[in-house]
Amino acid sequence: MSSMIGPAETEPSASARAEIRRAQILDAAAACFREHGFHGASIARISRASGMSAGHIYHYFRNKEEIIEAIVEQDVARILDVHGRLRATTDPEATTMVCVAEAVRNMLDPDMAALKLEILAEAARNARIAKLVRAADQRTRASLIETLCALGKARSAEDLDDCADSLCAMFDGLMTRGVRNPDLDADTVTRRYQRMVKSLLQL
Amino acid sequence: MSSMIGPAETEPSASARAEIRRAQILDAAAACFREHGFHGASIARISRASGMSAGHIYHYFRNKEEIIEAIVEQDVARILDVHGRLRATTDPEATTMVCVAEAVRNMLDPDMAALKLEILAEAARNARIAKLVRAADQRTRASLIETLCALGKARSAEDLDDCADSLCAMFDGLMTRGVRNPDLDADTVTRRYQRMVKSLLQL
DNA sequence: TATTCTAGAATGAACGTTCTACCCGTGCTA
DNA sequence: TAGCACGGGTAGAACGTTCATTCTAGAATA
Repeated sequence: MSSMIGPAETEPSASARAEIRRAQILDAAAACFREHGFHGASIARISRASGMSAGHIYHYFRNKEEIIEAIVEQDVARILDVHGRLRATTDPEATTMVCVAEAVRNMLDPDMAALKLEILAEAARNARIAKLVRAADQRTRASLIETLCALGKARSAEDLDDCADSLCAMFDGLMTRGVRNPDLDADTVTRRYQRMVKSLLQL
Repeated sequence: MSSMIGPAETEPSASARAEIRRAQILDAAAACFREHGFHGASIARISRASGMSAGHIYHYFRNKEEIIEAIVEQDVARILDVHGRLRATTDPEATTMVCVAEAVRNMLDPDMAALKLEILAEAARNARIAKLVRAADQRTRASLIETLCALGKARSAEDLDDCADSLCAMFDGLMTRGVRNPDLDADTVTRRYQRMVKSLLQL
């Protein structure tokens, strides 16, 4: 990775510095996107929120679109990480129930929902974002099916497809339900989803 | 309603004219919103698409936000209309299956999905839009539960809630699945959803 | 001293909105 | 019936603001 010859301290600190700056921008940008949407969030606003000048942001990102892509990528990475942890368990049923509860909480979180919906809406009209989202879906879906195989009883490929699609739809749908009805009781929903997942997985 | 005294011909034609103009703007705006999002669609673009001047749009809508609200309202009215038709059937099972097929096709339509996602994303950050969306959800959900009562076997209120929420989530989730995976086969999905709805309704 | 980091002004385009003026059908006046 | 004043529908220029992006130059660091 490191292409420069140099003292063991300066180079990493310099790149670490850059990494921190980048993260600063992405955090601020995510907050602005949540609040105003991709197009409503101006570079000026992001610069104010990140505590650096507008011009400086262009040292780390070529343009606004690149910031959007980085935010989407971040979100994708987070999902894949959760799937990885789920697959590494030794107690399938218990871990699954914990994961379901966590996922429900996540999907009902207004901030999370706002950002995810913004990403999906952008994907529906921006080919570059759509490509990222679709690549992510393929990976998460493959990972989910693998997880289903590991956790549940043996079943046909078609059955697994059904199961995976149903799960995906139910959790994505939960996100929109949270927006449509903020009075939804998280505990009731969690129990309902745990019941449903148990039945789908034949646990 | 009509406060003016006048020949029976001039007044209605004037208001009809205005209605046509309004519809022209709303159609153009919906297309622009789909393509560019609420904030990406400028008044200039909407005026070009609707074939009238930018300034003239302000004779029919106070500002851009009011256009957005009208579009949301239109979409809401369309949903309530579908529900109404479903409730008026005399052959529950057959009509339900037809409606499911239609709903699946609708949710997988990229244009429809783009607009609905845009609305949901805006609702997640704009209190006025959220209010419209939530009022619509309450009405559609009440109508859905009433429909479930009419169609299926007798069941508890809690059970009906579960059922309605599951249905809503599955169909909203289908919309996002269409965005995430455009290769989804509509017929396979339709069959899966018909199976699922049958089982949920205990038909 | 040389290089990298950083702020902030500058740029030109695009934004939402308002303003001005014209067109044209209608009804009043003579 | 001829001429005229009126008013709504309409286009387009104009306004001030904000946008994304680039440029310039100073500050910090090595």
